[in-house]
Amino acid sequence: MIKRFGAHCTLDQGDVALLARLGSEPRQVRAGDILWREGDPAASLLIVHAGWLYSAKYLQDGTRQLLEVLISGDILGFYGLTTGIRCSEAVLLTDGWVSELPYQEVLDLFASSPRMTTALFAMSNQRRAIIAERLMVMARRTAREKIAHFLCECRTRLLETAQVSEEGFILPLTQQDIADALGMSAVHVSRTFTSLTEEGLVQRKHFRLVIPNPAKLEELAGFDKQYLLASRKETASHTPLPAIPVK
Amino acid sequence: MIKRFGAHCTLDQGDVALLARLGSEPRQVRAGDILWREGDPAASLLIVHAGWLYSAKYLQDGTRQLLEVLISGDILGFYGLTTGIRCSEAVLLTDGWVSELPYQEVLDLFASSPRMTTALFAMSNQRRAIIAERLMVMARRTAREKIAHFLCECRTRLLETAQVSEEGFILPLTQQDIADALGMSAVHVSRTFTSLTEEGLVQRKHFRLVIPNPAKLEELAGFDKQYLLASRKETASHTPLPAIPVK
DNA sequence: CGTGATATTGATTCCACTCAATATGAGTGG
DNA sequence: CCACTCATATTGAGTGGAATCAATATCACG
Repeated sequence: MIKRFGAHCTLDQGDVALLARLGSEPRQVRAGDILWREGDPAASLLIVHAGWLYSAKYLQDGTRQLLEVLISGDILGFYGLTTGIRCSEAVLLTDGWVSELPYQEVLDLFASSPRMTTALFAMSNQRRAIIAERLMVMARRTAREKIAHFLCECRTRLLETAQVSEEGFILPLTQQDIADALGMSAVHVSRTFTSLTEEGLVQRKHFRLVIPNPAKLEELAGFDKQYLLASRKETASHTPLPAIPVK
Repeated sequence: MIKRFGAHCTLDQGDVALLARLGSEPRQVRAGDILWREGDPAASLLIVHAGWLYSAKYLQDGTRQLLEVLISGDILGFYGLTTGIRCSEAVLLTDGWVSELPYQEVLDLFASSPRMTTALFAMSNQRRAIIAERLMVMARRTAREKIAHFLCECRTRLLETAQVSEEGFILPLTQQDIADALGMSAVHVSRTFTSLTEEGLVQRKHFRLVIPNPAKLEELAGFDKQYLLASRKETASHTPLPAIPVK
């Protein structure tokens, strides 16, 4: 967690002490748990310590759109902070651990720590950038490129936060989930995976994904990880972050 | 401007005084002016006092994606605040007036006014919601629905800020612009307008748009203006409802 | 009155959808 | 241990919405 904040701003000792006190004790959650639904009243940010989850909205006809896929280190629920309402459903893809940061504490943070405020803004910005990038991919790319891009994004984000071996990772999404994220039919997701597999670009067995040659897949996807950039780098670089145990 | 902030939070006298001092003198800009390009260094928020503009990114193949269409009262450049870099191009669609709010002043605002900080966060959230809504529309809707939705959104935003007669408004976007915003071909935008016009849902002559029966168009579009909601409407007392996992 | 930007219309192609059937495999209980 | 079930994935056939290519049409403006 603290590591994640550190990626977004320069923290001093006071900030670190502040962070350590923030939020509730993490609690365990299970795959399939629904943290909240669209329209629910919102009272806190949710910090993901472990596990995967997604946020989604539903159209009138019942089809589902996955908006974001979130992993360890991500923070969820920015939207409710200013509206008091959840704008989308949040569902666990795997078991995990989460804690809550009441909005009141966030507001206190605004008052007490401009640096932390900036860090929260940076996270919000980064997530906006991810959605904007998805928009571009969905608007103009083929099915192959969509899927390739999605996989590259997952891989890159995992590499930056958790530790993923270069040799593959668990992607706990069904083909239907991926279809709902990318605006495709599940059938076509299957066909596309088959096609990518035949060309040796990916391997997918159950939920284990291997990307033999990431550079090649990124080229196909037109993937440039620039947009995942956390924040300005010159400030971050001279940050001798104290090694604080991560929850 | 102040009215716009007011939509996002409760301001007291001090805040209003603060706002009045903020930012540079507005300057005039012309249709076609490029305020910045993707990758440019960023040093300030941009406040739109009058005029239309869009932000866009380009894919490798040169195709353009319009990310946002911005009108009087909107604020631009949140992304650069935390990255120091512009994430997209910003181009004027019409003549207009804009002023700048240096990032340093924004950071000062973070330190001095939690309320204003929250208001900025709310604006950022609202814009994220617009992009997310666009994502959903692009993922799952037909061309007719995409265009109908886009028009409903423009109309609603115009009604909320500027004063637009119910009898129509100027939409200063070419069909190519609309195509680039919605991930369609310009040809198909034309066909779709023709189709919508034949059914009496819209009229478009040059850049003047008339929506004879907004409710009907909104029904076709599946448009629910909820997502354009600025922020909590003072109704929200504190209901600290803990999000309990549901199986 | 030409010129360039914008828009319309026709013909054709193709990517991805739908419907439908089948396969694969994990988990469960008799 | 096998049979059953349910979730997930694959494959085939046929369709259709939107893209592309290409040829005008319209109109504002100098």
